[in-house]
Amino acid sequence: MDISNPLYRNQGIHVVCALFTVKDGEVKILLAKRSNNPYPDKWMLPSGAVYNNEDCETAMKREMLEKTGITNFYVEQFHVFSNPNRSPVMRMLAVGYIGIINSENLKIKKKTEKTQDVEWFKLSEVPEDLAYDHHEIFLYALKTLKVKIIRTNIVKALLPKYFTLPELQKVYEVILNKKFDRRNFRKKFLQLGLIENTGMKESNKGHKPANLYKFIQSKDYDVDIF
Amino acid sequence: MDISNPLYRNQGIHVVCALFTVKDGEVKILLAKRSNNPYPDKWMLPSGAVYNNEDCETAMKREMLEKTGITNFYVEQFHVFSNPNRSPVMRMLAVGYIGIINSENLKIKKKTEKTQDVEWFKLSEVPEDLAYDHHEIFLYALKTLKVKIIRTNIVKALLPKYFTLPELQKVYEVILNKKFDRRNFRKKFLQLGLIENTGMKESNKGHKPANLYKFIQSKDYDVDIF
DNA sequence: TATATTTGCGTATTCCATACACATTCTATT
DNA sequence: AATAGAATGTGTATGGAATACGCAAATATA
Repeated sequence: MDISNPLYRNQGIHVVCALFTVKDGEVKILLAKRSNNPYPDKWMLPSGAVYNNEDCETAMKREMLEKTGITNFYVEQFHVFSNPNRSPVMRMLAVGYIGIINSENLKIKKKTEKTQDVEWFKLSEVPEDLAYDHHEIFLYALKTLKVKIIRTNIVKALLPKYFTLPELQKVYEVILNKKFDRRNFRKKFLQLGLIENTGMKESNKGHKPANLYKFIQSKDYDVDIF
Repeated sequence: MDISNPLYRNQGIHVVCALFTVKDGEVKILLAKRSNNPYPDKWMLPSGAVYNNEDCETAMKREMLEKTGITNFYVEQFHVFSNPNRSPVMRMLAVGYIGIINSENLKIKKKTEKTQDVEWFKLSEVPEDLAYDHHEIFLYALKTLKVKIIRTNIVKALLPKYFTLPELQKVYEVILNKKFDRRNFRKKFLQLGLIENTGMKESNKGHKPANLYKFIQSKDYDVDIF
């Protein structure tokens, strides 16, 4: 690469993260509200520039920590967005990540130097005028999440340590926007051998309590299951 | 992004393509032999730097045309390689693409300014000392190809216009390195409704001629089939 | 104690994956 | 011309998974 060629100048590398969780029986995504130019006061996916001494995943986790205070979440690269005009400032490539975390005991930092707020949004309430091309990135991430939750075991990253089968089913239903038969869902998931009954039960539900299950430790995320 | 921050300096964006084909009943991948530093005389995946006025896919197709003369192939992004030390020259991110083409009537350019040769390699004969981290990229691309050929319809891009069911089966067998039962493979693939019998037959094979099939035009690539 | 609600378990049926037998159609050989 | 060799195309039997749906059990609340 001839570094003196002006065609190679001013290229920036960004990382951007679509972090999903399940909260109050709904799938939600984390957005941050910008303070500065460009797109002041617009919501965006947490994102930032990559330093030249770190790889993209490291940069993304650093940005997430700096901008939202969130750490220790499951993450997977899903697509690169490289339209040369995607940023009005300069040519800025974005490496997109899907993040997944369970919302139990999760605190987020609300305000930083560059952001004035950080919030979980229902998927149906994500603003269409996100900064940059982030709405397009959000849609692509959601599409990828749908495939992943069918084909792999990432649902493990969405759930708390103990959960009931109806709760597990609800996660599938809200992400895929589709109903399943209770009895068949149970049969199918149990025979996968990914979860085990803890013997404990939920309580105070006003009906027959469901058993609490947990994922079997040894089984990894991102294992093909369907 | 504060462009004066030295942490953001000297970042290059590369694209790299693992182009697969089926030739002589074998899966092959296209490699180019380098002329210049770094890695003189080493084989590499076709790759090159992205101009700041084009997106990555455009850059990749331009590089493929310049370095190999190949155009009009199916392509899909699969992973970004961002280890800061992956190039000895400077920090250079690589956006990886899988390319797929059928080798019928395919000519390749053998020599360019930067490459002294371009060749199809059997997967078992790809040198382990490819330039940069290209061997790692090759392995990742192959793994992705295996998933894609099971889950989607990309096999369409590997085959010529007319093909027999045994030929189709052979493609699956060489890519997945696994044998299938003729009769069950036929039954399964036909019921997918992706291909149709042309009524024509192959000839001069020394045995009962197989019917020639073609893909139904309207069905796209990258459709989930299994 | 009765009721509403939801969980957990069971069964019947249909569809798909797999295993394997046999007939067909071509080329090559004698 | 007859036959052998080789691979294709068709069919069938079986086991397991997906789907549809009936019913009993357990809890909070009235």
